[in-house]
Amino acid sequence: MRYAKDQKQATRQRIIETAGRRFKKDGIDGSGIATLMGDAGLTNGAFYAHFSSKEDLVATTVAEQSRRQSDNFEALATEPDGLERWVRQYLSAEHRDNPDQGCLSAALLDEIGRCADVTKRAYTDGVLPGIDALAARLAPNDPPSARAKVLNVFAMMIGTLQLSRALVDGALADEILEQGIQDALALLGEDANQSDRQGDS
Amino acid sequence: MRYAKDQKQATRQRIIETAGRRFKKDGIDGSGIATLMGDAGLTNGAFYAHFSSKEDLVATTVAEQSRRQSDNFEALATEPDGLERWVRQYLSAEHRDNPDQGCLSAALLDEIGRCADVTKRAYTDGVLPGIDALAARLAPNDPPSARAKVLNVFAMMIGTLQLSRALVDGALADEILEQGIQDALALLGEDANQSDRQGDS
DNA sequence: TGTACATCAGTGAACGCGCGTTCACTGATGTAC
DNA sequence: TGTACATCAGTGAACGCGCGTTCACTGATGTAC
Repeated sequence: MRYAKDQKQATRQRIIETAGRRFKKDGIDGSGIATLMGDAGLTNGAFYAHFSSKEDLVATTVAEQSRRQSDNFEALATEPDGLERWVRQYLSAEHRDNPDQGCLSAALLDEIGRCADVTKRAYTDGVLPGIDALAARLAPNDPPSARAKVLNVFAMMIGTLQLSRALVDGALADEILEQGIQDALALLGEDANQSDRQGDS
Repeated sequence: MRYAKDQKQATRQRIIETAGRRFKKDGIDGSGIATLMGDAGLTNGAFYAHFSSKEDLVATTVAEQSRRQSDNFEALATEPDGLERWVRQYLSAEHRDNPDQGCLSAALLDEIGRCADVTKRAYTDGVLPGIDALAARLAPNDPPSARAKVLNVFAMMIGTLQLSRALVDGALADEILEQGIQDALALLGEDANQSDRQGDS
């Protein structure tokens, strides 16, 4: 069969979307090509017309997911109460309970740290623009110094969501989300007042 | 061959130690039984004399690693400057660059969140005593309310280490470790003064 | 306008390999006499 | 004290299966005439 002009590009995008959900749900190592292509409504053989290897798909998917997250961060950075909405959405029970629709970093960050350099570079390049946008919002006169701060608030939210997913004590899992919101807002609010707080003692 | 009385128990322990290092280095899904047993100086067939399945080994290893971390936390909680030493050791470049000898949570937390319930329970039961010990140190008159706080500081350190491992920008990776130390100490110091800070707005 | 052909996205069987798991066997040692 | 035997931790080949990857093939559509 032959398809419309943009059909191949659309199929490629569909595979990337499917991979994003599958990887976040089952892990990268836990997602096989054949079942993943099945999820996308295709057979295994079509895969290599779109990607040179699984690693290629992984790097592409990580780039896509982290770029999309950056776009979301940039949008939030321009809205009133954007930082607070970011924190509250991120540390919600709904986000915790739906990793396949959620944040790439919360779902896969430790696995990304073990990936090939091409994938780690895709992650770094994808995630930093959004971080910088939030940093610019937080400290308009000195964004570079706010970058590490925003990254640490982000790190706290990532770790909190991962913990909330790993703990079988449901009440405690809820409690750390709530406490995480408090701490994240405190860290961000604090920094909104004093722009630079570097030290090394 | 027949061995000394405690030989089998010692072998079992050796497999668990080897699995701890392998899992943290290559991930759980990335560690096969045959090569893992090879690392332990054995052949694949011996595995099922010690464990009923890979999942059994995973749960046992997670229990062992998190219990050991709890012991370490409890020791630090009794020492002067224990909290600060904990933070500085955890967020060091040496820890980042040697995941196989480092913290289970930093290496595998998102993968643990995808594991079977028996493994998540092993993690929960293993890690909470150490958290409680630190919470008792932080707020001797009201440990329960400090637990979520300590868990969030822990979460921040986990996320920061994972980020530091995933970012290919070395200077930035170092910077967030330093910033993480500042923020962790600030969060802990703050709470040492005011014991209870719950809120829900 | 109607027909023949070239294109090429997608099919599905097959490849070697490592996975988790099973099992008949080995052989050094503790024990019985 | 010396020998025969039972024990059992560990061996290594084999199992079916899913992995990532390859490739000869299909067949609907755009294009040439």
